Amino acid sequence: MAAGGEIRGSSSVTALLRNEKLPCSSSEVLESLLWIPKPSSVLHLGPKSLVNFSENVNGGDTKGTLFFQSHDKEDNGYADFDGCLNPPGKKRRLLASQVLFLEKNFDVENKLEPERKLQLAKELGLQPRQVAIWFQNRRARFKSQRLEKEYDALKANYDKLKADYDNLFTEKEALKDQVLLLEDKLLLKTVVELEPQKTIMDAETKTTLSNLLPMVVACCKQEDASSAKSDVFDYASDSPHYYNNTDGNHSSLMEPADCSQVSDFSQDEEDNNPIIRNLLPPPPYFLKLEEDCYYNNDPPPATTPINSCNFGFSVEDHPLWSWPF
DNA sequence: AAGGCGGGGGCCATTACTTCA
DNA sequence: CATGAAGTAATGGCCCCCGCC
Repeated sequence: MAAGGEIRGSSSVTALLRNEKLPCSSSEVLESLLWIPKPSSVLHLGPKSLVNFSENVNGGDTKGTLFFQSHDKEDNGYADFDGCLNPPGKKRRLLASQVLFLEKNFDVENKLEPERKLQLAKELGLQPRQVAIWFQNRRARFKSQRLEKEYDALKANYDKLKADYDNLFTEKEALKDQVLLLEDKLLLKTVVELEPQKTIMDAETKTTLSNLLPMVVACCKQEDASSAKSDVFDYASDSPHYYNNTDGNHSSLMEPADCSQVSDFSQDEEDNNPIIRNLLPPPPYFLKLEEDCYYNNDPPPATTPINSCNFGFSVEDHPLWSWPF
């Protein structure tokens, strides 16, 4: 058999096992490939090797191996068996049947004891050195395949964890948006509650107060967060529009005072809904706001009405806050 | 008993060769 | 027909173990 008649080793075995078309049409090789080792042939068949090649390949023919019967004639292992092999010194590929036999032995035990190596070499008509090299290379391939499988498993695990993280992150962002929306609604309700306590509030005063309210709520929230340290309000630090001063200190106007009727949420709602409960600022701040508004120690400017409540901020500083009613 | 030495085997990186598209 | 890629047999170096002296 010419060199071109040989088929590739392990890849051919893989193709055989997958019932793929083999890259060789040599009748001799195909004949050898027709041999399918019986499961019972594995183990305990040969005196030394774990899988008996002669019995499997030649149906128990004791004359020797199918391809290397004349091996004894030339101990270099590269004898010209009816022209099937390459000349000595040239690297040649193992036949598919030999590779199959070696694979079966490798599946049983991937290490090669000296006696087993000699037995395999004898049955396959190969040099013991060739059998050892084949096992060594096969172990290397096995290791690389194992590493590849482990890498795939780790990557799949990583991808799953990353997907979970992304989902959680998206959910967190959605909850943040929901909290912001609820807070805006709360601001509106708070302002509604404030108005009946004013005796007189002209349009300018309303505008000024509305501009200040975000800062007031933010300060209340900060006060609350400093005591509760709740992660729910982490977004406050990310929402600079709620703060007028950049150093995070809330206004000195924020002093506790009595304001038990700020919210129009029922007490049950506040108690049962953690979001609402956390969103609601401590009640005292708003009345104190009123007090500071109307009883400021500093005399009001001449241009400022005695009942105004601009807190020293100009209207232009808060142009984006719209009075809700 | 301790140490040097040589042989054998495994692992690893690399080379050389073959086969195929 | 030439060529590059892929697969694999084979080589060489290094290390470890073991038996012998």
